[in-house]
Amino acid sequence: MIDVKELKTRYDEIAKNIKDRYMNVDLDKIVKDQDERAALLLEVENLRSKRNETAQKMKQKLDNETRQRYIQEGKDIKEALAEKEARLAVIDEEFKKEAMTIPNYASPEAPIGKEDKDNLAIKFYGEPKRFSFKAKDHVQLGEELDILDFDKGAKVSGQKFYYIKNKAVILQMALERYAMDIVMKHGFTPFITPDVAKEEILNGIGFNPRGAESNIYTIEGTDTCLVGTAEITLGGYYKDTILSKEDLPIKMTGLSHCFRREAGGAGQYSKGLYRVHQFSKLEMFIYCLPEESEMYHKEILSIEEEIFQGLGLPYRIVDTATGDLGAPAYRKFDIEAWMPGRGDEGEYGEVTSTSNCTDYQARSLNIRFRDDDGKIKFVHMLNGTAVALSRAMVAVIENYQNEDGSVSIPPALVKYTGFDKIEKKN
RNA sequence: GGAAAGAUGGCCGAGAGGUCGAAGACACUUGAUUCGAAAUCAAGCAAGGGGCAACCCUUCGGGGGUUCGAAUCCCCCUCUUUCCGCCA
Repeated sequence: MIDVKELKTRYDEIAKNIKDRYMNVDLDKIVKDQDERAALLLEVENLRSKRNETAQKMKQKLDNETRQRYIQEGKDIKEALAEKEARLAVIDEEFKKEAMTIPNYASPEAPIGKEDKDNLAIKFYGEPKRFSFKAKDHVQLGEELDILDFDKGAKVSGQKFYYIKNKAVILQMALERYAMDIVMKHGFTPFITPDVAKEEILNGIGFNPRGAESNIYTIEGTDTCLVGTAEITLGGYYKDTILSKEDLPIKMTGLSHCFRREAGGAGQYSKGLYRVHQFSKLEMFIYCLPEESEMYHKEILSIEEEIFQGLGLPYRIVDTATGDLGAPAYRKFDIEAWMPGRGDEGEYGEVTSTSNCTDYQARSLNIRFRDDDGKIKFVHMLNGTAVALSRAMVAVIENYQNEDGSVSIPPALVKYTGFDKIEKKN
């Protein structure tokens, strides 16, 4: 969440930011509730002060009459306090809930726009692959090579679930290990994280687990959810912690399953592995000093580029528009790899995403550090995809297809797979 | 799953209805000493909120209760440790 002390001092800025993000937040109601809460809090504090004062007086030896009088005074205060405290609790909860809905400030450099079409392409790498033959998409290739099975996935688990088979299993593991090696080389500590997290962590990271439009699976009868990304578990790792300045930056990379409800996400552009309910992903996460977060954001992006360049995949980088940012993000860069089977003759499709969430998540999760001036401040938190296996598989399979229907293994992966081609069995 | 013990500031740890926002050690900051450092000595040092300030309020795992007054007593929950059972 943002710093609610800034609600009034940066009111215009916050209002503009909400507008730029095309979000619906009733800022005036929140400010009104804040005032009401403050007034009530003052009353409560005055009563508490009186209560404490009366209790203090009871410490000394008193004659019985005075003693009884103080006890009665204390009882009266207690009654008045209980009533006001109950009202405060209601307004306080309401205010906090509302304040959580205010998005993070967006970077002044982020392009302003409503949706992903307004994202700004800032870099192109490689030439979109063109084939001398009619390119197939990964769904067709996967079926013909007997390496992906969507029908059995639907039969056993439901739509948007899938089986990975045969050499594609090894290919996915190779991608995992390949990306892990690169990320570790840059000083990230590797983790395998839980695939389940508590709702309070989801909320702190900025995900809303409840509600019809939520992308999160909640686990019935518990206060936990299936994670949609290891960002949640890596970001929750240091909840309620004061970190040492010398420990920063903390760089973590976590492999997890990712579960997403993807309600309504269907159609040509979502087919096959592109949009699924479950996939594996290696995520990068950094906790750092506020003044260093923009630098580390660029570092994460450059590692993502290193991974996709190493795979020999053409891609572009987009600077995400305000309306498409996501509430916790200050700025977000996506890598979109060329996918020859996407659309009629190939299109770019998102394969990574890296966000600088500044102190937005840290404030909700209470993750701080002690600065040189002795003050305790919020850290900045960043996340970025090292490799989302399902989408990386789409890009690899479609770009490395051959005319005979086989798929070559990117040279950088061969040492991890132990084979250099996936062919039809005879 | 059963039983027992426990959860206190950055860390360790005392505290058993009012003298406790909390002893003490460590860490840290400042000063003294030193050519400098180590060691030693002295002082400071929880967080959050409100107030120009004096100062006030909240917080001892979380929630509820008893009481004029709760870190301390009662109830519920969570987590940790140990033992037993079960198991990859």
